[in-house]
Amino acid sequence: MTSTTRERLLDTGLNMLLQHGYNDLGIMALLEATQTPKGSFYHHFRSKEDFALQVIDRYMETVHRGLDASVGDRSLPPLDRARRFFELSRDKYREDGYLGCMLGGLGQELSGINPVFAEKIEWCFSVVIEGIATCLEEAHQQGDIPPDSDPMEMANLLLNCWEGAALRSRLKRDPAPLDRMLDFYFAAATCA
Amino acid sequence: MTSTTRERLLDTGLNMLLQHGYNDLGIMALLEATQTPKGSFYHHFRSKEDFALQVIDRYMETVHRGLDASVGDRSLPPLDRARRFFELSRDKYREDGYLGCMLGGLGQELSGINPVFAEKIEWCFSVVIEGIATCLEEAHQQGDIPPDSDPMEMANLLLNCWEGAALRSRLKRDPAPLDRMLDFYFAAATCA
DNA sequence: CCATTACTAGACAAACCGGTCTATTCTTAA
DNA sequence: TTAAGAATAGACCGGTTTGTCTAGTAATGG
Repeated sequence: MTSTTRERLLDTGLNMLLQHGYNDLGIMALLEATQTPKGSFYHHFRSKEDFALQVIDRYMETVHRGLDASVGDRSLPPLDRARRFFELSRDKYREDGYLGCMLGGLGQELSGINPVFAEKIEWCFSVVIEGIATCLEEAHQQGDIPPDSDPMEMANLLLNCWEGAALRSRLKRDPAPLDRMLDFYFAAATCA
Repeated sequence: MTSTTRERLLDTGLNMLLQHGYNDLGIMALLEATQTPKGSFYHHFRSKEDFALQVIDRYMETVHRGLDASVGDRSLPPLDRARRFFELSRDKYREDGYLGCMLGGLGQELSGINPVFAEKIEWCFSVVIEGIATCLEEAHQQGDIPPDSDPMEMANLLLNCWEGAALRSRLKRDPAPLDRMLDFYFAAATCA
């Protein structure tokens, strides 16, 4: 293993970033939490921004695993695959104590001031949306959702509403908003 | 006028807080932007936190004005009143360049670390939700929405999804997510 | 065995942070 | 006119921030 220190920083950094956000995360606090000297940090990362961007990459690895286990599961009906992804996400949130979605958190905090993060996070969202859209496309062809609905738009909508539910879940430290949102969306998407 | 300076600080502070968030907003930057000496700031406000909390109060004044002009408009059908509130919010967002909702922004940034803000913002949300719920209640009685739906839960859902749409709107600087969300919700709420 | 690179270690620096302090000016009412 | 309080003005403070620098250690490949 070329770089256990790097892994440890990214892991702990992910949790701290989820709780504190970007601006309230101090490098020193991270170093103390991981018992890492400053020299090591700046050996592995160019800057705090570079570090956070790599934490996002790490976060996206788990997102991709979630996508593989849901939208990639051909044994499920297409709509179930889409829903499964968010249920897996919800289970992840629980492990963190319902601190919401890191992409939503950093997006909200930084998109007003830092275009690098804004574009990166928008790109991460688009990855998820395309995965969901693929399911909805298939559901569309099978007639599970109304013929006049646009799968890509429906996928965008689903993710956006999910992020809102995740924010509220973070505020209340409660998963209820997440489940309510999924129930509503999938009832509406099939019926309407 | 007892306190033009105070007003100016709150006004500019609201805009800066909307763009920068809390942690990235420097007192000095605010003072330079408003040409205010530091002594004045700490004469009018106990601390940065106190200031931000008062900015939220100011933000809520416009929210209340929006509620009065929408859910308070008895000439509109109840569902239209609810929708109107969010359309007015969207129009406000446009004036700011689609930087989203300040409550959502500060809630996302601070709820992980500062319970004072978390509770305050959750309370602000509940104010809006109750206004919306009142409309939905009336719509419920009139049979505009399905009898098995719970107006309070539907109001929560609506606000949560709206906040998600606002976040995405902020990321893209684009109102489309807001309108898409409203179209979907009100189509689903009436039909389903 | 040596040399080169990767990594660790933490003192140090410069800038910046929120907040305090004292002094001064402006406003207002007696 | 004068006394009192409100507001302005900015120097100053201690602490914290990200990031740099030099030195030393561990690992690696010839």
